[in-house]
Amino acid sequence: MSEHLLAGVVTPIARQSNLGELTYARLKEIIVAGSFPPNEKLTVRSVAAALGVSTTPARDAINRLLSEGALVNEGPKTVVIPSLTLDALDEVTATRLALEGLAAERSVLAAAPADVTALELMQAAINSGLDAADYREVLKVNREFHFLIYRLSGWPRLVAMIESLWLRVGPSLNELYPDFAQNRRGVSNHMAAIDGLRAKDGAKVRFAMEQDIRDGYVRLKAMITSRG
Amino acid sequence: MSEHLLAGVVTPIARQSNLGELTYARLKEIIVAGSFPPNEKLTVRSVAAALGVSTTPARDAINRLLSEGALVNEGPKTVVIPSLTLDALDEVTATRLALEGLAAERSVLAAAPADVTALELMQAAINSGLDAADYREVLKVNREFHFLIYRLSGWPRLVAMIESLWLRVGPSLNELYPDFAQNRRGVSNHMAAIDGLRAKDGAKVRFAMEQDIRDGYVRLKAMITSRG
DNA sequence: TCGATATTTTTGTTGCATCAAATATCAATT
DNA sequence: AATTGATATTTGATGCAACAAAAATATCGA
Repeated sequence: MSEHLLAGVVTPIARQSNLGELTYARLKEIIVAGSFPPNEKLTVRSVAAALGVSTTPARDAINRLLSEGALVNEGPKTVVIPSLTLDALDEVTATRLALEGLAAERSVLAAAPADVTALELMQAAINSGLDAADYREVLKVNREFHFLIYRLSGWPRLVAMIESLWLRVGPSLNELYPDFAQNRRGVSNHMAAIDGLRAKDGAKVRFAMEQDIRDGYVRLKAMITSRG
Repeated sequence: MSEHLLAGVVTPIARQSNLGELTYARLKEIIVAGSFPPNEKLTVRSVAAALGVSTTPARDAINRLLSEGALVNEGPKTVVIPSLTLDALDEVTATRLALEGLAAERSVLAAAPADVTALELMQAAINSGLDAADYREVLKVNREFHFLIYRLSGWPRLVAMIESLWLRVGPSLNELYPDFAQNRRGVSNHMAAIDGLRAKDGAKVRFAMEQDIRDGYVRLKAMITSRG
């Protein structure tokens, strides 16, 4: 029977094509890319018009982002991208340390040589991006680097939770990056993570990723403090 | 002005009056209470009919639970309450240890004597419930006990994430409880947490809550393994 | 010019009809 | 009896209109 032939060969289901989901993904992209003026008001109808869908999927997407904390209600009918306060940064950072540390530590259990190679390629792309001062690209590949490691944990819900945390710092990270690029602290953290992964040393990977988070924290904190 | 008198006394906004939110809350209750036959199929229209609302709020509620992982898509048009697999239990437990440990440790920063008193009252209620074999009540107060501590962290998004984790173990915890009640291991963990909170010893509170989670894990694992 | 009030516009929510797709049902054939 | 295939039913997604509430704007009085 064909089931036997196909078993383990074909990907299981991978069904996920509804407009609400798509709208959510696009909005998410826009938010993490910092393409939205901070404190700009979002309305169901404006999102619907901008993305060419009706109000229903737009409302779905906004509500979902709202429930994740990536958007907040400022008034009863006013949703905005929240500006990161110092307290919110502290909360997100502590949570990130806990969850990303956990995922990083576990990543060595499933890490294959191909994963290490992929990470090395990504790091090369990050270095090129830094040389070319292409922050957009650096930010994008940096994100891929982190999440490749986190996905190795094999725990998809954990990864989803981490994603929702990145959604909260994403806009601010973007503001920060021209400065961040000056100083290449992140590079050594990433190299340490790769080393740890190659040696299947979970504690080392965890520490490297935690250090990366802490370095980012210091910069974000300085930015928030300075802008008052 | 009355604002000054009320500042810090009254809950901040408490704006939460839309049918979708309400439907979400009710469904959530039903799920954690284990009142739903496991693997029962949920449909938008059946939820709408059961709760006396139209399809829109019902769909909102189901989608939100879906995005939190409290419900899962089994087929393209089939959502069910997921039965906890061993791997899912491992994931939720590791995440709970990380997040609830964090919240517990931080709880001492804001803990007031009144909070300690409230926890002692709750523990008394738990003991009575155990004596009376009123598992429903024990489960409810146990939940309140944990979340009173977690809310003391002062980090609402962290608490929200923890809530979504409880939503995933809730149904199984319910199945478990008659057995759990035999053995009162949980009581000593709670007492240790109260002691730690009184002494403002964050590490002690963290350890006590972690131990409580681990004790529950052992029981849940045994149940899952036995039912195969 | 400024502040309060009235008016207009915009907004989220809700319910519902429609449609394509998925599921369930059942008969027919092997 | 089991499996296939056709048919009927159920389902989620989507768009849209109506409504009440909120926000924006205009108006007016001092």
